[in-house]
Amino acid sequence: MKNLKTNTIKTYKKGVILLEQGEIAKYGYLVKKGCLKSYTVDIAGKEHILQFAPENWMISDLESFTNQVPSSVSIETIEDCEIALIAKVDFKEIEGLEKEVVIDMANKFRNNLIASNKRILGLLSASSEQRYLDFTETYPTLVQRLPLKLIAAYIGVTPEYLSDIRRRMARK
Amino acid sequence: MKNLKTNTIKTYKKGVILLEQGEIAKYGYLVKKGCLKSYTVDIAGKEHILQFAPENWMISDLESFTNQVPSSVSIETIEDCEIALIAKVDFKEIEGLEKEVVIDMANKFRNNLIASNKRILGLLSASSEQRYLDFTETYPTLVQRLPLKLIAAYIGVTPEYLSDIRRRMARK
DNA sequence: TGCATTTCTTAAGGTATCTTATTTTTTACC
DNA sequence: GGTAAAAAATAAGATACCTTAAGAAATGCA
Repeated sequence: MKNLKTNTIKTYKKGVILLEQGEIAKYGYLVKKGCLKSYTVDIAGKEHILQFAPENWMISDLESFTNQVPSSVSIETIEDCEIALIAKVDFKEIEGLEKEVVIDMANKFRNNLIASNKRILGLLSASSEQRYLDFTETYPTLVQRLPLKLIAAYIGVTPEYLSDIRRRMARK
Repeated sequence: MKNLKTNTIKTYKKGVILLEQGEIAKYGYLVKKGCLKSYTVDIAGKEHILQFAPENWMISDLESFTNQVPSSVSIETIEDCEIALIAKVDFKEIEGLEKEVVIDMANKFRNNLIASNKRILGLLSASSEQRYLDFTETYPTLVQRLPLKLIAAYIGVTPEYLSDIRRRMARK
């Protein structure tokens, strides 16, 4: 997003938790290098991934970042990373921002919303094999780059089952 | 949304399709009375519901409405309705809108995005019984008002299975 | 280079959810 | 108010996906 205050770029090793579920998000994270994930862990200890953020993506817990409520996701580096921290926006002060900034935000939210709604329809209507195919088409570079188990946690199957899916697909 | 051009209120019987999957959305629909749904129908003929829009909700295919691309959902009345039609916005002209309108849009997109992301995490992590419980808590009035099979199409189970879920819950 | 750790694969058995079919209940309408 | 149509309930059998467990492969690191 243009014109949001950004601080210095920070470097993190793989596996560092930048935001913990339940905390208030102090920053948004703009990925310069590497990749982040936002995710929850359920009572059974299983991880479910809401979003991946490779280079040039911005990630945060939107509700926590803008409304100062507890975050519903954790955010963690899944590769060594360089990250630009973006200062928290209090949305009650959105009127004070420049019009151009607000337009950028509206466009970004809108595009994200369109993408999220497509994902919902996919989860409702597509088989897990189809969801995996959709993932490979939508994020071809991430398929190469990410471990199978993270992709499984994103499309909503167990790693074992995704392994089966891949094997069955290879047979054809 | 404030300050968007709205035309006259129109009346529709239950079961009328206002927007067909594949068409370009000419309008947004602001529900004054009744309820709409946005949905897709898969190759097997099964319906999957993205959104319900009861009184005071606005519904459309956002991407089609703003970018003039084919709609990925259909929109249909599920009760007799009174609807305010909202003229199409070309998002390339967002700069021409008043700042206050842009702020309203940003806030609306943002709130919708937060809700959609919560739904994604629910679909990834919760059992269908839990998703049904969440639905009853989030939309208590809709549970009374909507037929079971539409709720089933929203939470992602067959009507037969939702019927089972209700029976099992009643036994306790 | 080698060992430890993590990731991936494979397979067997289990469970949640679906499919199909039938019956009952509710709703719409002449 | 009665009948047709739609919705919901019920049940049996099928299947997609999960769980557990074990071994193989890949990765990280001393």
